[in-house]
Amino acid sequence: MSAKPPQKPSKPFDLDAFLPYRVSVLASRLSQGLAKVYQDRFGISNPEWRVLAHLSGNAKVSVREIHARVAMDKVKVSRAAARLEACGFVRKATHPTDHRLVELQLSTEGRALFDEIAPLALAYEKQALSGLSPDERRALHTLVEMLLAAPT
Amino acid sequence: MSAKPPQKPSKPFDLDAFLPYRVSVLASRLSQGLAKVYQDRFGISNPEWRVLAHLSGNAKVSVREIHARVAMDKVKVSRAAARLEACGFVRKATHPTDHRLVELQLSTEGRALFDEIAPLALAYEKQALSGLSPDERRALHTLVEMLLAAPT
DNA sequence: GCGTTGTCATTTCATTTGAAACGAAAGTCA
DNA sequence: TGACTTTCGTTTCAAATGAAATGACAACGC
Repeated sequence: MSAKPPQKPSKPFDLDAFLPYRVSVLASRLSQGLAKVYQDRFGISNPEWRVLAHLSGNAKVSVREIHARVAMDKVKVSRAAARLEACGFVRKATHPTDHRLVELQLSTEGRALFDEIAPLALAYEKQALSGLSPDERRALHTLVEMLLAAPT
Repeated sequence: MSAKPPQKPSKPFDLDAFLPYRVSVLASRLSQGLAKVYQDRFGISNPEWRVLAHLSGNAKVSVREIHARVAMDKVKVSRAAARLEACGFVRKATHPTDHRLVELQLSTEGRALFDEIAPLALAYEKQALSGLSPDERRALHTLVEMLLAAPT
């Protein structure tokens, strides 16, 4: 009697050891910490920050390109660009030959803004990584790279 | 002549090498991939999934506790719990002595649901990690742990 | 006891989000 | 050329989000 039912005792699920959850929590933390750098001081949101960062290295970029390149919804990019333009940080023009496309470009003020934020952002990253040795940092970089390169 | 201006040439900012961005992209990917497991098939959202996961290991839990424990806004927890209750997956009661508190608990159906989803979630995690060797997985785990343990 | 303060969960409300619809502009094919 | 399909960016609209207000209760001080 009392034969064990065929249920899997299924070792209890540990959310804290679950990769998607862990990475999500870490990402939130980092995003929030980074936001402190640019949100209050410069009135910039996260989507805006990403657009700035991408434009800083690539002039004359279309919304589509940022969308593909920067892992953001194209609506988000469009809105971020609109806000940045309203603030005078970005200039928007129509592509000379293909009139569907938009050419985004940092304005002088936008460049100045970014040059001010970027060192702070890098400092934040450095601080976040301060508990890791150089070897560990390299390892982390490589591992994240591998995960990002994975199929889906 | 042509003395270099004192401007920092400031090596161009590379978003793709920037930790907060990388981790954010990775987190989105993992969350989205995982969502495919429970969203369509079970009609569960991410906040709901997290509440289920936490309840699966801890009976009689308050909203506050989940909020603190699971890195989610307490409003989010409250709403996820409400939905889960409406679906019959969670039972909600008032704490016997402290009437401010809520006691959340998986119903039989909720337990069954979770027991069905959990293996799929773990399989997804396994697949996501399939490109890494056991050593690399351990290293990743440790590194994420260290970053999460960092001050802020 | 009774007023004050603090805590918990929910509700409210303004903002953010993204899927789908849209208009404009190319591209394609006959 | 002229219908068609496709692509790009924006707008629309409904859902998700979270800060602040609310209401219910508990804990403390006196």
